[in-house]
Amino acid sequence: MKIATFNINGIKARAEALVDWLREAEPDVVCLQEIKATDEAFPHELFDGLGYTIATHGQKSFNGVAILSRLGLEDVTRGLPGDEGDEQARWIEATVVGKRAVRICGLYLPNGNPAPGPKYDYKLAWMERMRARATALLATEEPFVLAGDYNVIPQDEDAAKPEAWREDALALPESRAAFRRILNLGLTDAFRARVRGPGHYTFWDYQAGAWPRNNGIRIDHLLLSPQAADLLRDAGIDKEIRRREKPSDHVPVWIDLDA
DNA sequence: ATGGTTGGTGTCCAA
Repeated sequence: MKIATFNINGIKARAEALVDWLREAEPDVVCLQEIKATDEAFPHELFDGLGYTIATHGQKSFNGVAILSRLGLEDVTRGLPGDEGDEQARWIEATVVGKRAVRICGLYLPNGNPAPGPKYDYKLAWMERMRARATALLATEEPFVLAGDYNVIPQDEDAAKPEAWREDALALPESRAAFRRILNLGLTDAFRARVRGPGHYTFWDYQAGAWPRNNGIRIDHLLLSPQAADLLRDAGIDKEIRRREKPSDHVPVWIDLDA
């Protein structure tokens, strides 16, 4: 089962590029972030004939997540538990059944800038709610995947210029500690289980020639439950699509599970 | 320190 995460930065602006990538990469499951569209505005018709079932949790203008699956979607739920007043569309779950059933959680973790401030407080509180949800899922002892844009640079080796991110919400010690608290529940960073060392990025800013300078950061992650980690066969980053016309500022990250 | 770019349905905000 090939599972990918891709911050698409606007589904309406990127639908054609997404279809091209789906045809090439042939993922079974894709978690999308920043669709920047309501459920009604998602261009389902552009994906007809590709064989994907689509579940969205959209919002006008900002945020918005979706899951695409060519193995079907069961028990879809929307929203991260823990704050009934939270209006931001950043979390969606579904179960996908291949050889095994895998619970897929697609997430768009808050950016948190500027820090300190209310946006940073929201980010840290959201991460604590995510930790609680992961804890509940671990109790099921079933395979699950937390896939998305985490807006966290886990370590200095995950940035081309770590010093440029010192004061940024993506790399502040509290952000890294909150990420580690989730990881330390017993989850596995799938990419890091397969590839070690610096120089592996998933995001390059549109500004200041970040892409031609390879000034990137690794902020899109797939965390695996112990039962999912046992099934991990491979992981990778589809870096090359960043050089295409009108790309997203993120690229897809994928895993292959024996499931 | 600053500036640079993109998408949305915007006369600026979020990233």
